[in-house]
Amino acid sequence: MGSMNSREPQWLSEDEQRVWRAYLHATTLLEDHLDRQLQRDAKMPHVYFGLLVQLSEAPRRRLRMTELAMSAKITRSRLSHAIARLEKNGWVRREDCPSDKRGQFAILTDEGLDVLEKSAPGHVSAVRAALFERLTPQQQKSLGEIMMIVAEGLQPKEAGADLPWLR
Amino acid sequence: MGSMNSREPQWLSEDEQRVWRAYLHATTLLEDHLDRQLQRDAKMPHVYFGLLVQLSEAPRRRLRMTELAMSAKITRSRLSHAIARLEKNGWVRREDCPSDKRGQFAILTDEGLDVLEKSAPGHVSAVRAALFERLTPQQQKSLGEIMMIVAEGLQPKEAGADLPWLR
DNA sequence: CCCAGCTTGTTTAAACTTCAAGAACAGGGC
DNA sequence: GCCCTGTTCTTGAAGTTTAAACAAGCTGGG
Repeated sequence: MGSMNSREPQWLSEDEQRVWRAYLHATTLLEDHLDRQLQRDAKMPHVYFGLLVQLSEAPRRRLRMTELAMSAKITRSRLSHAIARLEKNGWVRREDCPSDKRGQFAILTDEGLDVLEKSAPGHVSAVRAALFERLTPQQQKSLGEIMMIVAEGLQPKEAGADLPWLR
Repeated sequence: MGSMNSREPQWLSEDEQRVWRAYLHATTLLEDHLDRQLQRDAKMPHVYFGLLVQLSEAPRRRLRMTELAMSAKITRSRLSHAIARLEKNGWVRREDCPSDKRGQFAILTDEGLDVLEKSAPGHVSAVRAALFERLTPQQQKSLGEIMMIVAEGLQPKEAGADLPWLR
């Protein structure tokens, strides 16, 4: 697409550039697509939906704020605001942690579970249609491997698991 | 990770689920990582940086607002706000389109090009370190193919190119 | 020509995210 | 106990994004 003119800043190789741009296009288009789909069908952005999913899978449908933030890969601050909003919708409620007075549980309410169950099929269809149905099984496998490698490399350090020199 | 309890909403298969979660984790971690890197080194979010890149590659370092919005995969509204901010920084300026009085060009200024050239190497390194250096050549190729397929499927329809039944 | 309908780009307000700061508690050493 | 440091979570303000509405210019059929 771009002409390789001489004032252009140092950049990736031709091949890498193609891959990188395809990545950027695909990921932004997909994120936007899912955000709109969920905003329309479930009245919340994709990230918020993910929070409800995590909670629905946790024992007793509850998680500590920090746990939830980490598994959703967002900051605690962002989570605080998000839970405040979901609480206002009646889909989540908070409860104090008995063993640590600083702690808070975010708990999925029955209404929240309801919304989740009603919107999940549509969301799953959207994910399938945009992603899985377009890829061969081999490509799906490949994508999984690649994304695990990338995620692992960016993970904020985990309980000394990556400090073998410490043992 | 989650226990497969019966109140769980309809979802993807085990394998698909692993792929999908890896995808979500990797893409959000990478986007956050690059956003922070660029916010620190270039005083702008990743998307804004992408706009400067596009402009730098366009003839005469200028693009019509709509063209730029489309190639960056963002809405015109979002672009208006973004360009307003970049203009305030002195990195972009606007100019009227002579042939269409509604039109506006966004033009990369010398200062903008400067910022771009100064921050590009660091950004490229970050992309390499997080993505390319972790993948085999085969995986890079695979990723490119997959992302092109996904992007194509979500592209807001393009000049009848995908309406073969119309010919 | 004329005007309905489309395109271009902006604007407003509300929603969301980030950043920095801070309140409250926990845990350990003295 | 008492301090020190680190953790947990929230807050407020500033910045960004979205959605809807709008002004203005273009365009083509009648």
